[in-house]
Amino acid sequence: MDKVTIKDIAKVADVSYATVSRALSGSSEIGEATRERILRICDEMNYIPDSVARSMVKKRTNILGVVTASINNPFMSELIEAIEITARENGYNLMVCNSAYDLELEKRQFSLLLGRRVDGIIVIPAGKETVANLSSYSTDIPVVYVSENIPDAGQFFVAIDNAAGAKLAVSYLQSLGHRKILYLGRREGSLTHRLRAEGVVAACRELGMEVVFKDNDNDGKSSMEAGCRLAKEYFRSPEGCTAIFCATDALALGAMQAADEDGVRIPEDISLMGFDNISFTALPRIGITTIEQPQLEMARAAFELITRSSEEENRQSISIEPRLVVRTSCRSV
Amino acid sequence: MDKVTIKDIAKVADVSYATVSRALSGSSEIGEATRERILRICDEMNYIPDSVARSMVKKRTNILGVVTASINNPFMSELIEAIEITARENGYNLMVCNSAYDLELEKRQFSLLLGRRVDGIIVIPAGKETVANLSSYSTDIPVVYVSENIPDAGQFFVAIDNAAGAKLAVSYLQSLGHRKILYLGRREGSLTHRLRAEGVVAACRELGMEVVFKDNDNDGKSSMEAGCRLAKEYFRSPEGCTAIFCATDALALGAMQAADEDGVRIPEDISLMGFDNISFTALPRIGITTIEQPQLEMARAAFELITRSSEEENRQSISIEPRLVVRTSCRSV
DNA sequence: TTGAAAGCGCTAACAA
DNA sequence: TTGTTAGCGCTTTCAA
Repeated sequence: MDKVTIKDIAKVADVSYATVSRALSGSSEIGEATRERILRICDEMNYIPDSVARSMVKKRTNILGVVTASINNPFMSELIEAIEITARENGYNLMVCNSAYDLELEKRQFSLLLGRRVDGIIVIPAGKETVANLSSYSTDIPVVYVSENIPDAGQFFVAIDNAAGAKLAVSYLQSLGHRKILYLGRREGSLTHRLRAEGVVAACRELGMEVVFKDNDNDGKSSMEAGCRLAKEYFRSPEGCTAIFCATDALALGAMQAADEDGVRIPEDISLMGFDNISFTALPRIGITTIEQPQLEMARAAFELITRSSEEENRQSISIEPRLVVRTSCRSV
Repeated sequence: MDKVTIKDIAKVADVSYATVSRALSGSSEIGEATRERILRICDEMNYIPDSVARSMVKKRTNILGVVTASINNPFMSELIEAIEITARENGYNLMVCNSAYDLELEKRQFSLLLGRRVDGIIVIPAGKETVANLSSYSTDIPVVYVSENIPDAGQFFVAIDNAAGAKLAVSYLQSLGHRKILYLGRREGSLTHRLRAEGVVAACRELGMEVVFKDNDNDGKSSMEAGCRLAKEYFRSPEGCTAIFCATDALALGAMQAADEDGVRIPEDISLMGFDNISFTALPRIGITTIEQPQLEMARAAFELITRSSEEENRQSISIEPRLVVRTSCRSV
């Protein structure tokens, strides 16, 4: 039993196969009676149009490619889910490729997507070289970079306003009476992190607060392990901070572990804040106050950028407003 | 500047475009010299073969469809990542569709993938009606159901041996000296859950242990909220159990929250186990001992089933062995 | 070893 | 309103 095609339908309906195509595409150039008859026959014969063939002639696939540094990372999987929702609402499917934080693999995946003739590619970057790497491919397929390691210019990107997020956090701590805070996990490697750190410095200056730094020299990622190590280092020679603001939630989770192991109570002895609002932070026993990156908004912005890209001559970016999520890891002093 | 096609290459190389195709496909029916020359030209002209056109004639897309109940759910996102890895290793890309636990949407997504002419579909079911719903589509595309709500027969599926997992947990608790345990969250709705519950009953009988049940009548999901509610009900009228074994990690997380709120200490007052080994359970302050479903193994099994499906006449299933993951939520009594 | 040509299933002019 | 036909970019016979 072979797949039923448009020609089989045409034969049964006794029309040309162009007419079947018209019935299916909702064209107006067709009689109401024939349309209904054809549609009924399609239904009876379980006909499902071949999107490969359709893509071939229409030169669009209605597929969006996603190259992500991880599928499993909670922040990213939430973002991917948001992208899938947005794509689906607009008649697109998602082809999801994992770069596993590997720049070479990222290039391969990107190139593969190009060959698939996807209508656009959303990249959640594997590293700070990502943009340079991928923008060297000459292609007319629109590309947008989301969330991290954002380039200076020349490409589409969407990210939250990291400086504003930092300020949100610092202001909140200030309102709680904190005057001296530790900013944990500053890292030079990524622009995102630099913007956050700069935001902290600016906000502290503006609000008359003191900030001390515990940098993450490790060029690895902002992992829980790094957070734990850094926090322990601080606990060993504390400088009187009443709150720790971590560059990411993963670091905050690690700092929380360090505190537990070193007998430092949160929030009684020290307040703790993260950044990202990954789902982990909402768990019982964790309850970390943090700055949310609204993934659905980011997904919509990325989609807009991709589908409207032809309209805009000059490449541009979209900045998303972060949001404070208060839980139980901070107290007033 | 238009996309460069096989014809452009042919023109430059001054050969027929069939020859270019042969050079690219690694055919043996071509001179070594011409092949190298053509490949070099392809490289110079940044030629990327059009997989849509290729799929059109080869009648395979090298795309695997995934219909999942959630992208964001930690267990599923880990499973999807594992599927992506397996697929990539074998030259496939993934088209990921979210059913959002919605059976109607699940059907639509499935049908869409059929139209996309994917080479196989992996379904992480949205509910117990999933298999009945989807197997009504007549198609020659192989389908495999993974992980939950498994049918009785007639379809490919891969799942862990839930009864064995239950036994693993019960034996572990027994070895710790527990003699009476609470099984929290039994649910009639899903076969997976029924198998787990039956496994618990069998293991307890075998090991001479007593088990009391706290069922999840709620036909909703095995959520943290349900776990919290159920555990609180139990705490209100305890029956002397020294350990709680939850049907899923999500329930266990909820039970942990309930314990915290009711002043019940874990593991001092009562031991706690989960099932699934979602990443949450490994977090500091959580540390729930649980039964792991090895996602990579499951992904490989699903892939095998799909790609070998033509070889096997009779549909079959693969059962994966679960594994005990010991953390800090249980103590010996 | 290479070229010519048919055709994959569909859409979109152009004709009728 | 409907039919005819020319492709879309590629692979794969069949000839040369």
